[in-house]
Amino acid sequence: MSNAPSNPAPTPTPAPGDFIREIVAQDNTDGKYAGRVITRFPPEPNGYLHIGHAKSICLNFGLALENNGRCHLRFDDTNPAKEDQEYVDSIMADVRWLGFNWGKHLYYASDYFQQLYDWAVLLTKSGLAYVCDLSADQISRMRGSLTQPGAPSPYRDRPVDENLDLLNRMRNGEFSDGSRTLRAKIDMASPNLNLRDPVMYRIAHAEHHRTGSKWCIYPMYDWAHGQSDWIEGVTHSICTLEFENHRPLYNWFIDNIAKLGGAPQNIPYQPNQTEFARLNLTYTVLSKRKLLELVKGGHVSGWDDPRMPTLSGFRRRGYTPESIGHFARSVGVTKFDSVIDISRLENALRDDLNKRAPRRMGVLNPLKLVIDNYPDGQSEDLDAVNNPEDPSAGTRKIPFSKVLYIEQDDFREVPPPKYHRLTPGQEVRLRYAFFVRCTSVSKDENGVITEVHCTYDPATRGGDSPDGRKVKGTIHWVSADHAAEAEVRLYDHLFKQEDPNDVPDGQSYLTNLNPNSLVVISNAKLEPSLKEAANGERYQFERHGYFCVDMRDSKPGKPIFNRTVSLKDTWSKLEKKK
RNA sequence: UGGGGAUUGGUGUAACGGUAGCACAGCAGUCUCUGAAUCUGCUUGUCUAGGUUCGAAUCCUAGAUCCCCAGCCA
Repeated sequence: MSNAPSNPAPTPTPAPGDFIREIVAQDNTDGKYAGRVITRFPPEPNGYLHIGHAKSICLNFGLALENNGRCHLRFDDTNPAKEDQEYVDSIMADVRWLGFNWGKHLYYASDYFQQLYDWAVLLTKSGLAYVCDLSADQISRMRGSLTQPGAPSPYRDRPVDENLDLLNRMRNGEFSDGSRTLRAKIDMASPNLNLRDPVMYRIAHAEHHRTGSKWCIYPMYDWAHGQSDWIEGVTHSICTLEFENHRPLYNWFIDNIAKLGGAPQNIPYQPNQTEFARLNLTYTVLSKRKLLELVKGGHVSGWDDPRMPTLSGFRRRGYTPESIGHFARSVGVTKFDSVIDISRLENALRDDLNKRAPRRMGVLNPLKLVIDNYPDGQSEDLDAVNNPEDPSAGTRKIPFSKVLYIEQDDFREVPPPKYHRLTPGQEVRLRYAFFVRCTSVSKDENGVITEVHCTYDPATRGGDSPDGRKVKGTIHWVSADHAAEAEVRLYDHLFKQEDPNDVPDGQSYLTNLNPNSLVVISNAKLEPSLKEAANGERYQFERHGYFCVDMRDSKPGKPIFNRTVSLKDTWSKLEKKK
């Protein structure tokens, strides 16, 4: 059985029953959509997916799975200036990695450009839209404020024929970028600013990643989104809180198109939007703008840097898709703008990896341990359990010899209270090997310990004493002659502040970057078998944490290990308290 | 300030007029050939003030606080 990255079959959860699932269940019993449940995940391809998207993906695909419906993957690609095929590809890979399948239901808002245009003509013909010659700046100034109503554009009452002509010429490329817009004629005094004659089309002579140069006017998101759902027959259009204010606009567009007889054929209902709170995590930024800034500014090595909260970052870090899915479902769905403790995510991961990750021994900060009464040049193989949580994982052999490496932290010349590890005169167990007792230490001219000497008890072979003698501590080790040397990358939170955006006035969240978020250990000593570890494989290094073979920088026979997450460490907590 | 949302322990989340429960974190134990995992116990909460009711986290009234909206971004 491989522990490499896998594509899990998502199991429909036993209906946790959040408020959205309640709405869907109610609609089903009411027969509102004749039992149909059609959702969609609608990313803009302008960045990589992050853990917040996972929440939305699990919600939308989960709802479809639980209700025998379907979930569409639709790219809302209405702004060619920011979008790119690279993002389309990564988004599809990430959704698949999470274990979801959109089947044949892959769509693009750009597929609907013609339909959207036809509808714009329809609204214009009936006087519900007009071409406005105001500049962006003028429109902004005339929009009014939160408390002041806006002023009507001088072009608001342009004759229909003129509007139609101008719209046509906009489309034909006769005007320069930004010189004109098509606007909906709604209400410049509306307390909802989204209804103050919103822009439907802007002119942009830009190359679109799918439509090329076919169009030089592009629909605004607000003009495209609701109708895209409608065209696809989406029943439950689920989005985040900030779009709550836009819902009346989506409904205005759809209602008016329907009134004018423009409803899509075979769709006897309209999509209904429900909003929920987006995910926030401690020690993490999840704004696309900021993630892009981290990448472009070189603060991380790329979108898939293992410290990034992107799905590709988590994947490379060693997270399992199951743990992310489980986490995403466990945080619940509400309208409360909450912040989830990152330890919840890490806990979901440990939970999963504890059950499936094979155990290995690895020494990160080596200290030589010499067993004085062990024969020179001799070695022997000892049996070690691969995974105590999973008997079917079997056992393996580990070579033992006179000179070993142990962890520097596992020896103290003067032990603090409650220290259970190696210390002069004390006996500990070398895991799966022998009891050893420390007899002396060697130091260099600076007083730094270079070697620890001990004697072993041959009768304790395997790790148990026939006389029933107990030891307080068990430490891990690697045979010096047999050790595989490897680079190990220790990752910590990217930000040192729980809320990275909590900064003194005028300062950037970047000042909260954690300078120790990556610590590279270049000469870790690992169990020999690890030398052949394959890309993406995950292990528990006993007493350290979970590690995976980096899929980007590892070379065959020369793996690099990423620490995915450390094991809980009550000893270091105890020690820090002192 | 106009509009739209929201408010239950430290952090999240459930309870839909009838015992405030669960998870994570924290604390104290248990167990252990991983100071991990396991197992046990504990601490901590209904934003405020009134009202309705036998009974209110839940209904009503008033207030407080927080989030979102003034892109030709999504």
